[in-house]
Amino acid sequence: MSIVGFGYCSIIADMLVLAYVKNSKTGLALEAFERAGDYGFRLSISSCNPLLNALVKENEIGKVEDVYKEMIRRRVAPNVISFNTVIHGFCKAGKLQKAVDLIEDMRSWGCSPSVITYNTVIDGYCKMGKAGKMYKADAILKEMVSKKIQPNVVTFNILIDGFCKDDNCSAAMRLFKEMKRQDLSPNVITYNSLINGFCNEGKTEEASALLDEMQDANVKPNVVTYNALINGFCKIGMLKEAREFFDDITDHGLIASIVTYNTLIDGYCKSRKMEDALVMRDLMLENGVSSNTCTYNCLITGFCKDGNRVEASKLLDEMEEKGVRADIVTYNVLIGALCRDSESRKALRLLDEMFEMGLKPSHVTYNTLMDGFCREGNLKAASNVRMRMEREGRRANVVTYNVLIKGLCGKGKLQEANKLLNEMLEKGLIPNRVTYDIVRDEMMDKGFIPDIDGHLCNSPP
DNA sequence: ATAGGGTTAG
Repeated sequence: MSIVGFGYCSIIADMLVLAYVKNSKTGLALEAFERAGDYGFRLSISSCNPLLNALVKENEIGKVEDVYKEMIRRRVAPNVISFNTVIHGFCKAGKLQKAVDLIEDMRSWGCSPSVITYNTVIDGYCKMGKAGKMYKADAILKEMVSKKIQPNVVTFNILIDGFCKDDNCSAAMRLFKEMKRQDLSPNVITYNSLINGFCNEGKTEEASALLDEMQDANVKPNVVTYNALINGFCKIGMLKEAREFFDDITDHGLIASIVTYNTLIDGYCKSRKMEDALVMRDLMLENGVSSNTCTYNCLITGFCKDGNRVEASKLLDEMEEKGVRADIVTYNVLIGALCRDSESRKALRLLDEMFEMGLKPSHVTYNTLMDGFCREGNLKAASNVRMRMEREGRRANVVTYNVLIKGLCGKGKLQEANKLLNEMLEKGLIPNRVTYDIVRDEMMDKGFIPDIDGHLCNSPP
């Protein structure tokens, strides 16, 4: 075959990879990418980048790395978009250091990090959810400014959302003012992050004020804006106001989403208004929106809290009938309900069922079970659950220790409880409000002075 | 062809 022939074949291979990506057949696209290499066809960047992007969207970080390495091996030079996409993949997988290292690598390929590169990494830190994450995000921001790359609206949106999720709306508001000072116009995403942040702090007045402000600024609220407000008002028990926002959605020519319905259904469930919750679910079905796992989880939780395990299990059957898969949350709710009814043995069987269903139990699962056994005074079973959790690669977290310490206190084993308290501190786990309450109510009240750092005896930070 | 917002469990 002539060189020209190879050229044509390469173009066709490109088209094939692109076509598969466009039709969401990423597995086939990856196969076409590999085959093209076997035949010696050189794919172009215009098909490799969409493939990388599709793999990132499907959280296939291992395959993203494979494709990236293979591109270099086949001398398909990555460009700034390839790097940004791979960096996004690392961030989504929580591999922040690898993401930062790639920023350095891209320079040796003649690519300069762009505002998108930095925004991606800043967002990665914001979403890591660890203490001091905003400090790291801020460090990247400073680095980008020092490299003469100006933050844009997206940069501010990422940071504002990060601070809001860190329960620091005042820091978010300072950034909001700063972006306006820099003549960057807040958009609907900026307002949505702030409204959601205030709603999660229970500050619905501030959230409503922002809704007014955005309308004055001619930024149109969308369904996400209303969902955040509905959630905020539901959480403080103002169901009537939440329902009014639901009506506003249609009044403004918008369409309520599955999240809108789920949020309101959950609000009714949490306010012990199961009949309203069911009316809302009927309305949702009437409007052509079908229930998903989250809908069922909210309703099942509601019925369980109401002590109505019969209705809860009817819904579980309905899920199976309709082909809506139970997830980790469904199981955790059911396990919690059984444990509350002192049926921890039955709950333990659900743990086995989770593995059969291919679900990986979370910390919540194990902690809930341990709490159930502790409350039944069965510390041996609780400790077995802990061993099983650690065998599955989950390390004890603050809630695990709280549950076990409370269990030991309940049996009057203050000395052993104290040992666990020390163990958690040694492991660098930071006691929370619940830990302090246990120490105060269970240990100090019984005249036991915890043999630990003095700061624990004082009031919580 | 690359970056940002809304719902459920301890």
